[in-house]
Amino acid sequence: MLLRLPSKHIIQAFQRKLLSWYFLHGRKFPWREIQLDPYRAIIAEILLQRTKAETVSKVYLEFLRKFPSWKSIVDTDIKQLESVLTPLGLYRQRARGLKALAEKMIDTKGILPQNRDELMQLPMMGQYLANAVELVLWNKPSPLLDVNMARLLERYFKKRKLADIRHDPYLQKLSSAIVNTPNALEMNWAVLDFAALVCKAVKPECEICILNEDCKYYKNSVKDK
DNA sequence: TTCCAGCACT
DNA sequence: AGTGCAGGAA
Repeated sequence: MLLRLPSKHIIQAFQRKLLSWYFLHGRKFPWREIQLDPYRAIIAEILLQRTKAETVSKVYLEFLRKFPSWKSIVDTDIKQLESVLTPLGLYRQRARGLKALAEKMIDTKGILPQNRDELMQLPMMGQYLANAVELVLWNKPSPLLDVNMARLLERYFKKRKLADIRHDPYLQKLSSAIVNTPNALEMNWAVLDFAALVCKAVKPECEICILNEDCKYYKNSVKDK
């Protein structure tokens, strides 16, 4: 399978523009303020699944106040867990999953498996969350490859072949190349924020977009007029 | 009505 | 590969 990535020059220009945008317009969230411990980092990512970051920011600190540790989740009634999660949606699945994950974590005395394959055996631990653990806790340049990052990359470069982001080798490779920088954490946040605020799913702000002159999606939209 | 820092189950 | 989950905002 031939997978040709964009040239180093193209990727560097893309990274530079996004980072300079990020330092002016990037979003601030509680889970970005400090170096998080594994518990807080994983909780943040689970709350963020299929949920707008702005919505999560209203609940995140309250969740940590009520459930400050894996143990507190094991000890609580699932209904208590659900009631905190209700404003976010997906609350039954998340409550059940968090319970299962917390029980595993207590089994291992709070120690995460140190390799990716074992990590992904944990409840709720899919490809996205495993990447987040690598990025945030293990300092690896892994991509937070979600619908936002996928949308931006697909518009700017080219569309994926497979329906599922997680199984598309092109998006995997491309996103890894994009965030493979000394400051992978900020590079990831830059992509996510830019995709959420400018390269939006509905009504993208192409006219003010700093990437538009090289963007395949924008060029096509102009051509269509 | 669509969309959102996905995952588990079929 | 397809689908359910789910409340809230645009």
